[in-house]
Amino acid sequence: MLEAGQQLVDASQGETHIPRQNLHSEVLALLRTAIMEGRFKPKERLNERLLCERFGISRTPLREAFKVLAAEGLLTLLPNRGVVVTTLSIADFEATLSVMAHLETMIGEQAAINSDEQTITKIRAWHHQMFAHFLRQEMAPYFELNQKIHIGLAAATGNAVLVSLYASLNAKILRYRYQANLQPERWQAAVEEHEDILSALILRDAPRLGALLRQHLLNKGAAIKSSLEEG
Amino acid sequence: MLEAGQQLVDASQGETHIPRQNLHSEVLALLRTAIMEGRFKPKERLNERLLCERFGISRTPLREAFKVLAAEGLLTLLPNRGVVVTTLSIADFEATLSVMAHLETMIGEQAAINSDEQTITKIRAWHHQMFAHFLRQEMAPYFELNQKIHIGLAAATGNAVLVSLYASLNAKILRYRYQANLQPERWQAAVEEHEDILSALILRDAPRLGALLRQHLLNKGAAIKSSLEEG
DNA sequence: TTTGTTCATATTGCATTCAAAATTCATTTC
DNA sequence: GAAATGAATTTTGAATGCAATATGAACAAA
Repeated sequence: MLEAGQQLVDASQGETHIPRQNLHSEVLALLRTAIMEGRFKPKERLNERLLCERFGISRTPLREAFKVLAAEGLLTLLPNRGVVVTTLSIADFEATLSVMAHLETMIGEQAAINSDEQTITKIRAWHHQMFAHFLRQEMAPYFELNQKIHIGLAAATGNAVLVSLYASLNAKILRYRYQANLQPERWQAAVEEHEDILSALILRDAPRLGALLRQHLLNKGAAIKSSLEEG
Repeated sequence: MLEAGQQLVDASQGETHIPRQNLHSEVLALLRTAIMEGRFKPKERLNERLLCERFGISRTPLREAFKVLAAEGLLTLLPNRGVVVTTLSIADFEATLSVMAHLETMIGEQAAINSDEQTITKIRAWHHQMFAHFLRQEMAPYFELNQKIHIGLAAATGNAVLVSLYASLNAKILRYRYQANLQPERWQAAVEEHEDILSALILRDAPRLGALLRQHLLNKGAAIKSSLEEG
């Protein structure tokens, strides 16, 4: 069964209604996370009936979620033959990486300029927490904080469109990371890159932060790609 | 009523299935175009029952299309109260424009390098057709060719992700152009910008094409914004 | 006039039903 | 034994039905 009532009221906007979530969006979020975390693997077929039983819902909201995830590029609809988790071709993967590299540059340059002090403090705190998890070699919480930092940097630009675009593209490639096993030396290097990123943010060095984020992404992408080609 | 049988068989790929489109995606495309062309205006509420009758379909595929368009940012779902055409705040508009400016730069730089000769020939032909429509002050076909050129340039990069992202962001702001009445002097200027764009493409001057496309977009955005603020 | 209450109507969210298509599998044919 | 055929089953796509929610009109009280 789906847990109701976990949605919090977002009172940030004055006129907004109380966000009584509907089933469709809850299932959507659930599936999106499952795909991103690799619990549904690329090429895997999703069975409507089984998922309906699992979630305790009918086919209608599930199918609505399928359509949205297909539009996001996480699922592929096969007419009359169901849905499968989208498989990125190498070309797709590289195309996505190439666009993201530009977005990362944009994020770095604008975050360095537009971040307020509290945001920087927050990101610094996340960084140190993440570092602690690295020292203890705790992969899952490390990933989680890593994500927080990157989304936090995107948010620090103050550009909501940039955030959602970044998150959406990130989802498409990030799920491959759960398949790719992170090599120890790459992990070490990533942490060092994060040290530089943090210091560029604190110094508000816009060109440098942009370049660092860009390179960090490209390195991560290369690591995932090589790991996938081996596996 | 929906016209059946207007979908053509795309036999370009050997193994592909016959694309017997399902209702949901036909309605989706139909609605998307209608919103983009401003036939549904921002803030306008879409009535399920009326649209069902108009299209001669049931609520299920229509609602699926609604969900996808909401994910694309063209519609806004009001829980239990239906859907309305999304209204971009000034902040949203500028955020979108800012991201698109970066994408345009990327498109220009990569299209200059990656275009093949046929593509350049094709874009040149579109340009001259478009120019003819400008001389005759034929707005609608001018817009259509203008769109073709911009999407064509994005496609010339060879990056499919970039194309779809560009198209999606473009949809969000382009629909305001149908509200904004194009000023004669802006139209004149836009055509001149297109002359420069074409020549930079032919010369394969990557930095210049990137800069020109970027500035062209920003000019277009500024024109739409000022026109909206007046209206 | 404004504010509050009640009830009828319309609309939405989800479940269910029905028909069309694909898949499976036993059977036949070569 | 492999390929081909066709009926039974499963799965999908779309329509319909039903309960919950929102809207709006009518009316009463301040």
